[in-house]
Amino acid sequence: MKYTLGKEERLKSRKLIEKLYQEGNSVKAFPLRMIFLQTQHTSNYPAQAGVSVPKRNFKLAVDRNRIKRLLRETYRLQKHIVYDTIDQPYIFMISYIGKEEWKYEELFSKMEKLLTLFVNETKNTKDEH
RNA sequence: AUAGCAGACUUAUCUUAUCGUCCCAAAUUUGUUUGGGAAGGAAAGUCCGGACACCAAAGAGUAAGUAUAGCGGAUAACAUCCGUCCAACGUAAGUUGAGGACAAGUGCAACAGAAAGAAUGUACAGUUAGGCUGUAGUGAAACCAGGUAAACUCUAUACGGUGCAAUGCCAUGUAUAUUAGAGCUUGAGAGCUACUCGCUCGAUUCUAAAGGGUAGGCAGAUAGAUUCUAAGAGUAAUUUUAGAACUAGAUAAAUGAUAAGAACCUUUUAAUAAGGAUACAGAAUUCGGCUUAUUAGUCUGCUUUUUUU
Repeated sequence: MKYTLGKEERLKSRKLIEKLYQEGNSVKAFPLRMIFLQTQHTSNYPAQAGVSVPKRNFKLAVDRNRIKRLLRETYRLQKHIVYDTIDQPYIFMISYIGKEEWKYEELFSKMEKLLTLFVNETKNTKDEH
């Protein structure tokens, strides 16, 4: 497994994002929230992911960029948690719902928790079927 | 030395290692590999002025509206910049200035005063039918060419509108709003503020063709009123010539993360050790300005006061 995060693995389609917000489910691990949806997307990777930071909580573009970069970095290093378990294509959007910037180490562990939560969630739904 | 004024510039922490992002080029076994490049002085506010694009050939005139306002110059253009005169402030270096017109009209004006303009008082004097004239008194100003235009207004000059989500092409492709041709109608009306002119389209029918919306992709879109150096012109803004350089192009939006070390400041010491600070802030078609935010520091010119020669 390579720790890369190229264009193909990022969620870029406007239509997919709209669909995600309308139909997706979510899991939370403060200060992070992940919305996910099992659907066909535009690449061959198991999943496409995007990050978002609301303008309401961070007024300056510099702060928003900084947090988005941290989120991308933590996702990049731990995406194997998800890739190893899912067998259907998924799309996610990871939102930052905190109001202050957290440190990298803390975000790293929170991201791990979030992705684990997601994996458990998908397992449960599969069992129900 | 002290206090101060003006201007210019530098850094916007750096290096290495590991893991990553975007663009370009080359190679390629199409998996990738190698090399090169990757935020700012304000990228910001979107406040002015352009380039460029479309809107009817974006054409003419008038009105309205907006902006500017000593004089001269620079510029693609400007509300910017330079020079200079005047006024105010400052001991000075300098700073600031919405600095055209109140002899067209209208409005406004504290206190004092009878009255600040549809007023004519009081006292005295002159002359008298009423009344008129002069002087005194208030005030900056009393019928007059007073003041005021960051008051209306007038004068001069400039300005059509909308903005790259412009606009063009490709792909996908459903209602008939589209286009072309022909006929009918000779004109309701429409065409990016109002009116006039000019121009174009134009109700409904038939035939043929292709397609709106939808940001899905490509172009627009990164080499330009560009940057640097030298010489010349000019008090200067600026400009001419020659040489050299290529300097981000993302689009749910790249330029990052971690670790170690160096550098900066403070304290301490024989080496050193400990602690601290690291601002404002992130390109989005593009250029010239303005305004606002802000860290550390360097340099140049000048002024005042004091001391010494």
